[in-house]
Order: sequence, then C-alpha cells, then structure tokens
Amino acid sequence: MTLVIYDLGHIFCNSSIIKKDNMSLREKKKIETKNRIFEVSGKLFKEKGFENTTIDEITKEAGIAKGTFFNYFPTKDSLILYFAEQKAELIYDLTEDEVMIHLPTKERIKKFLVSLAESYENDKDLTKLLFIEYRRYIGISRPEINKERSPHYRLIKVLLCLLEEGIEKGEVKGSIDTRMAAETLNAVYFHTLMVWLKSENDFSFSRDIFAKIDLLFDGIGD
Amino acid sequence: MTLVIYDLGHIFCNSSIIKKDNMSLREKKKIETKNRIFEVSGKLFKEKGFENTTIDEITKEAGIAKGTFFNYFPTKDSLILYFAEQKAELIYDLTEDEVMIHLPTKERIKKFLVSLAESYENDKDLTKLLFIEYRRYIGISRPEINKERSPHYRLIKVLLCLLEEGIEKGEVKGSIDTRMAAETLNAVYFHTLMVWLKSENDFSFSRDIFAKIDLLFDGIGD
DNA sequence: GGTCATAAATGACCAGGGTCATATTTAAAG
DNA sequence: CTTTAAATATGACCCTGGTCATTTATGACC
Repeated sequence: MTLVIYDLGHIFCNSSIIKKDNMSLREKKKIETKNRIFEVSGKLFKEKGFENTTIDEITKEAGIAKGTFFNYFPTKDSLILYFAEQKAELIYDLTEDEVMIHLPTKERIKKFLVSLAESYENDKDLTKLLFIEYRRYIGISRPEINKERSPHYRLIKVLLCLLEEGIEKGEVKGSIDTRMAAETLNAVYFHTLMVWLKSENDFSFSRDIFAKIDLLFDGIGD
Repeated sequence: MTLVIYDLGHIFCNSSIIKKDNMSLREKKKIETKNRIFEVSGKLFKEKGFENTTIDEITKEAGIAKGTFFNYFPTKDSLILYFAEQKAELIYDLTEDEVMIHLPTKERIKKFLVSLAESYENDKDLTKLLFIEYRRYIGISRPEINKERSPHYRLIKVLLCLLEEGIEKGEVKGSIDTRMAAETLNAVYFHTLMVWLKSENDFSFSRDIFAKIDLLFDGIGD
C-alpha cells in the first residue's frame, strides 16, 4: 500500500449516495430523503452551527416530518458521525503519490500527518464540529457504530503500513511493536488536534505535529 | 518538586468545602447547599449513572428547588467538571515519596503514570463518567472553566518537573523542548486512557502505558 | 385494476434541561 | 425595630430532542 497527500476538500458539499436505475421507487425515495437530510443539515450547520440548528428546522427545510428524521438518523448527534465517516473515507481512499513515495519513512509520516493537519487548519469550526464525534469514542460503544469506518481506525491502519515499510527499509527499529507505535503516533496526532481546537490563540497545529514526530522518532531519553 | 504515588481514592465520597466560623449565615448556607448538591448528585450518579439521573431528582433529594441548582452549577454537565477537578486536586497535592525519589527519571515517570492508570482501572465506570469532561476540552472554551484546575494541565505540570529533573541528571536529552515532551507523554497517556475506556475486552491500561513510555524514551527511529 | 401485507411518514406528545420574573431571606444602616 | 437593597430561592414555564400509535404509500400477487 502506498500513499498520496490528498485534498480533504469540502465535507459538507458532498457526496450523496448514488441512485441506481434498477432500484425500486421505494429505495430511490429513501436514498433521496436521506441525502436531502444530509445536505440540508450540512448547509444549516455551516450557516448557524450545530447547536443552534434544531431538528425542526432541518425537517422543515427538507420538507419532511420530524419523525421521519429519526427513521434515518437515530439521534441528532449521529449526523456528525456520518460527516466524520465521510472525512474518514478520504483518508482511506489513498493512492500513489510520486513525490512522496521515495522519501524516508520519517519524512513520509511527517508529510502525511502535517498535510492532514493543514487540511484541518483550513476550517477550524468544521473540525470542531466533526470531533464532537470523539465523545462517542468514550461513551458506551453502540453496536451500530462501525469501528472500521472511524477516522481513528483508518489513520492507524495507514501509519501501520508506513511503519512496516520503514522496518523493511531499516529506518524504523525492528524491535518495536508496530501496533503500539502506530497508536502512539495517532495519540499524539489527535491530542495535538484537540489542544489546537481548544486553543484561542492561533498556534500552528501542523508545525507542532512536525516537531513532535521528530521527538517520537528520536526518543526522549539520552 | 518531588512526587509521591498517592491514593486516588473515592472521588465521590468527598471532600466538602470547609465551613469556617467567621462566615456569615449567608456564606455558610451557600456552602452547605453547594456541598449538598455535590454529595447528592455523587450518590445518585453512583446508583443510577449520570444520564439516568435527572436534575429534578437531585434537587428533590437535596431539598431545594430546581432553579436553585442552576445558581450553583451552570449546567448538569458542569457537575462532572467539578468531580474531575477534585480528582485533579489529588494529582496536584503531591508530596515526597521516599522510595520513588531515587529512581531514574524514566522509571519515575513510568511509575507515576502507571500508578495513575491503576487508580483509574479500579473503577472504569467512574472514569468513563469523569472523562465525558473531555468533551468540554473540544467545545468552545467557556470562560468560567479554570484551565489550571484541569487534570490535563496538572499532569503536564508534574511531567514537566520530572523531565527537567531528568535533564539535570543527564537522563533526558538536553536538546528537547520539555513542554513538547510533557505534552506528548500526556497525549499518549490520555489517548491510551480513552482507548481503554472504549474497549470491551479488558486489556490492561497500566501495562500498555508501561510499554509506551519505553517507546517514547527510546524512540521509534533506528 | 384490486387486495393486502409491509415499509415508511406523520405529528401529537412527552421528558428533561435550562430560564426568568417573582418571592423570600439576609445584612446593614438609621 | 424598621427600612431598604442586595443576595438567594423558587417553580411555572419554555424549548428541543426523541417516541410511538396511527395514517399513508408501495409493491407483490392475483
């Protein structure tokens, strides 16, 4: 598996599920409704923020009854999970990048995470919104949530690949537990993201990540 | 500054604010009421969980009107923040530990974090509850929240001390940015905590932390 | 086209968090 | 002891997320 620095564009301007011709009217309508809820809520969230948008507004704007909303999304919060999954999709759909493929492992990981960081930096408010999803990470795991589709899971998977390649190339200690190392990188990445989201002043998320990867590779101990 | 492994005992069996004799009747009553809310809600949370406890129940049990609750705590969630602050207090009130003080820096940090981890492991449900507080970390910072009292801030402060001592003793690279290193340790610690809280199977939080500190000290790179 | 089982839509309804105008208590001054 | 202003307590009320019994739309089968 090889990677590309991709453009995490416009989560909210998405990406409706595609209708196919051989679908029944029912299935088509269902998809249409779900898409409409998705689009309308994205629009409203952008305009007025998540907390200030009510289900009533969403359903009114989408031209459906309130109850119908809950046929498609179990809770208001769950909408965010869907947005987050969309973003995760972008991490997963990685393809080759001719420039990056020849960099040393450390630089590749750095470039990968820094690019991710930069994409988040472009829209702090949207990022805040998406990461409320983190809460779910904490609460009692609900069965309906697919772990494999979470951004966390996917990021770790990519890092794991990079580390294993690094070991093969002799750029990463063969003795380390790659799962643990990937998790650690992920931890630092997400924690820095959180701190950045919380911060008032504009410290640079991507620059911070850059420095921390150096630290992780070289170690703290003398 | 030196450290002790302390007993993070019983957050919910706390630790009321002390009334003093020279207080006016008003002040005494105020403190009494706040304490009662605190105690009653702790009791109810333990019995039925946070979500299943209503403000009505708390106020009824505490013998006050609903509105009064909101004179003391701005939201229901904010109660958890107070519980978390109590826990943070325990991190802050560190004193000497004769055994630990002579260990090498890496071992001291390890022992410190592992002990913390173990104290959380003793009550997973309570820990889950407290860390819903993490959510606030993400949302728009409210002015009333005192950063210095948060567990995160305090943990970093302690780690910073330990790292600086480590540099003096030549056990930690003098070239590193201690703030960044402390933040990284903190990140790994909290992220592992989160993953553990989320996990169904009982992987050992403290053992995981143990291994990850080795990784951080020795570095990933070859 | 008509019948019927089932999927989907509906909106009245409820519960619980949070507000606020009003009532009560306290403390200080005269 | 009264008066008065400020602090505190109160609960009726509002808002919004979420439920559910009922209605409506769909499509398989005849």
